[in-house]
Amino acid sequence: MATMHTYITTPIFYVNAQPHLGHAFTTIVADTYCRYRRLCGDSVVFQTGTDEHGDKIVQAAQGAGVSPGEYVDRISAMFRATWPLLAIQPDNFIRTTDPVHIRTVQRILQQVYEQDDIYFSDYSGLYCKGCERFLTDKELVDGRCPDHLVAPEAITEQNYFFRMGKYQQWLIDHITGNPEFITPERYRNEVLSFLKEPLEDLCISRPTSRLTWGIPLPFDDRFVTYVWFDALINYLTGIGYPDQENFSRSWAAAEHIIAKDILKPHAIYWPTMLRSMGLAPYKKLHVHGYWNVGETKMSKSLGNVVRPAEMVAEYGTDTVRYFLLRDMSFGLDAAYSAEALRMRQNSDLANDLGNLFSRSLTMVAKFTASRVPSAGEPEEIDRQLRDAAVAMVAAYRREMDNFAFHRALAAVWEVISRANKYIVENAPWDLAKDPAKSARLDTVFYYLLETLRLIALTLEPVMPDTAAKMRHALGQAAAQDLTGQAAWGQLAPGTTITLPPPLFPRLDSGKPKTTSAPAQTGGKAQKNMTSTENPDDEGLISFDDFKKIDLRVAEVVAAEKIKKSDRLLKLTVKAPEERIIVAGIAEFYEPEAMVGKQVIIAANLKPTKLMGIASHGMVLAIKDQGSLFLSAVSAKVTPGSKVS
RNA sequence: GCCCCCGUAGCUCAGUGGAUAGAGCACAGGAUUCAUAAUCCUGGUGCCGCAGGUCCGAUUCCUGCCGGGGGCACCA
Repeated sequence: MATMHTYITTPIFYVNAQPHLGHAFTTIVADTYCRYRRLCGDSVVFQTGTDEHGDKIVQAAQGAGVSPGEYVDRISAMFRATWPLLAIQPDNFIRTTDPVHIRTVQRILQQVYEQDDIYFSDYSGLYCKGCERFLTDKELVDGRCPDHLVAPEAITEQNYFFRMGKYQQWLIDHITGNPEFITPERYRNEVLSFLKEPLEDLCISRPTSRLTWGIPLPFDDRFVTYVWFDALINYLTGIGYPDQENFSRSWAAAEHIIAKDILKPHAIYWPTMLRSMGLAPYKKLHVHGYWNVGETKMSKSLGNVVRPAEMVAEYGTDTVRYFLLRDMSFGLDAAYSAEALRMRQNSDLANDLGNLFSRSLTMVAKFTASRVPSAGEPEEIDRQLRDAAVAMVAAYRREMDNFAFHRALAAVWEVISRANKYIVENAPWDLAKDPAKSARLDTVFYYLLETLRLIALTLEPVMPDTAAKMRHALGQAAAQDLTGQAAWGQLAPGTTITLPPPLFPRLDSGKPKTTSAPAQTGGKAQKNMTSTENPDDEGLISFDDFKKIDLRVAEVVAAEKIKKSDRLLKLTVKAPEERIIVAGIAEFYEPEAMVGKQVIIAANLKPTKLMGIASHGMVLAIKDQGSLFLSAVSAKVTPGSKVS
C-alpha cells in the first residue's frame, strides 16, 4: 500500500502579540496529529509560521520604538523559540516577510488580476482618522467611533477587489458535497448559513498613503495587498507553489487547523481564492474553540493571558500537552485552570498511568529478574485484557482520525484502569510466593507488559517524552509504526526491562506556585514584603518558601537609559516571553553592552512602577566593594529556563 | 433586531422517542501491600433549565419563556 501523505498547517500567527495558550494549543494539535500520522506510516509535512504585515504591526513597532522589520524579527523569533519547549517540531516555519513568500503572493495577484478576478473600484465608507481605518455601522456608538468619540467621515477610497461572489454557488456545492471539508459540523453549518446571503466581493488592497508595511500589488505600486491575499497564501508558499517537486502531492493532502475566530477567511475567502487561481480547495479544515481562563475570556486587557512557556516551566511539556488535548472537546470552548491541570496530573498521569507503570515494572524486576517472561495458556481474564488493549488501539485510531483527541485519550485511560484492576485481580505478589504458580505469574506479567507496550505506543504522539521513557524501560526500539506494532504479542520474551524513574510526580495540593501574568495590580513597591510571614528558625526558610520565587534566565533584547535617572536602565528581556524590567544598574553597565546578555531574574515579583515605567521582575546582581556584577549563567541556555 | 447552539449528579461532561438516566473527578466506608499514601471493591444524591403541546409513552420531537454562548463580513 502506498504511503499516505499529509500536509498539516497551523495559521501563521500575527506578531502583534506574544505566544499564548491559544497559539500553543493549535500548534500542539497540529504537532500531535502530525506525529500520529507518521506513526501510522504516512509521510507528513507540518508547517507553522508568523504573519507580519499590516498596520497593527506598524503601530506595535512604533510603541516599542523600533522599526517594523526589527519588531517582527523579534516577535517571530519568540514564536519559533516557544515551540521546542512544547516538543513541537514543525518542518517549515514560514514568515510573510520571506522574499519567496512575497514573490509568490505577487505572482498569484498578477495571475488573478490578469484573468479579471480582481478589479479596481470605489470603496465608500465611514473613515475614522484616529483609527486610520473604516468603521462598520455596528461598530459605531451613537454614530461615533467608540475609541475616539468623534463621528467618522464619509469618504470614498479607491481599492482593488476580488470577485469572491462569483464563486459563491460553487463553494456552497463543494461544502454540501463534501461533509468532511469543514469539521466539526457546527462550523460547517455556520458557514453554510452565512452563505445563504449573497457574498460580496472582497477588498484586498490598501493605498500606500495609509499603509506601506505590506506587499505591493504587482500591477499598481500605489497599493499594497491587505491581509488575506498575503496571509492565506502562506499555505502554498511553504510547499513550493507552483512548480516545486512535491507541491501537488502536498497540496492535495492539505489539512488546516484553526481556531474559530478565523473561520470565515479559511472557509470562504480561501477556497474561492484557490478556485480563482485554478487550484483545488484544501482537503480539510479543522476548527477548534477557545481556551477560557476559568470563567472568563483570556485577554490582554484582563491581564490573564496564559503563557505556554510558564505552563511548561511549572508542569512540564508532556503534562501540558496531555492536559490541553484531554480537557478540551475539540470544537468546543474549554476552561483552563491550574486546578484542573493539577487534577489531571495527579489522577490521570501520576496515579493511573505513572503508578501503573511503576508498580508493574517493579514487580517484574523483583519476581522475574527483569526479564519479559513467556506467556502460557491464557485464561479468560487474560483474554479480556488482551481484547481490551487491541480494541483500544482501534478506538484510539478512529478518534484520532476524527480529531477527537479527548476521546482517543479516554479510550487509552480505560485500558490503563483495566490494567490496574488486572493486577489486583491476579495479585502477582501472591503468585510469586508459590513456586507451583510461576507459569501463571509469567503469563500475568506478559499480558501486563504487552498492554503497557501498546499504551506507550498510543501515547507517542501526545506525550513523546513519556512514551520514549516507557519504550526504553520495556526494552523497545523507537516506535514508528502503529500498524505493524499494534498487533498483540510482539514483546519478545527474554527482553530485559529497566526500572525507570517515576513518569510523573504527584503534585501536592495547595496553591499552585504559578506566576501567571501580573499586570492588573498597578501597585506600589511593597516595602515590607515579608512582614506578615513568620521568619522563625533564625531566618531559615523552607524549601516550599524557596520554590515561591520563580527564578529564570532572561536574555536582554533591548536596553535603554531612563531619562532623568542615574541608575535605572529599561531592559526588554526574553524569559521566554517578552517583558520589561527596570534595573538599577546604569552606573555600571552601558545599555549597548547589555543586549544579548543572559541574566537571572526573579520573574514573579509583583510589578511595580519605577520612574513611570512598569517593571515586571528583577534582575539579580551582586554588589561587591562598590562595584556591581550581573548574575550570569555559565553557558548559553534557552531564555526562560528555570533556575533552581 | 434576525439566525444558530447550549442548559443532565457538588464539578466536567456522555446519552437515547420508551423500561430502575450514565462516566470521570470529588466525597464516605471497606479490601490490599506490588506501587508515586498509589490501587481495587461498595455506596448515595439528579423535578435531565421552566411552562405548555404531540404521543400509549419525552430528558430525547414541537412551541413559548428564562439563563449562558456564538454568528450577522472584510475590526487578522
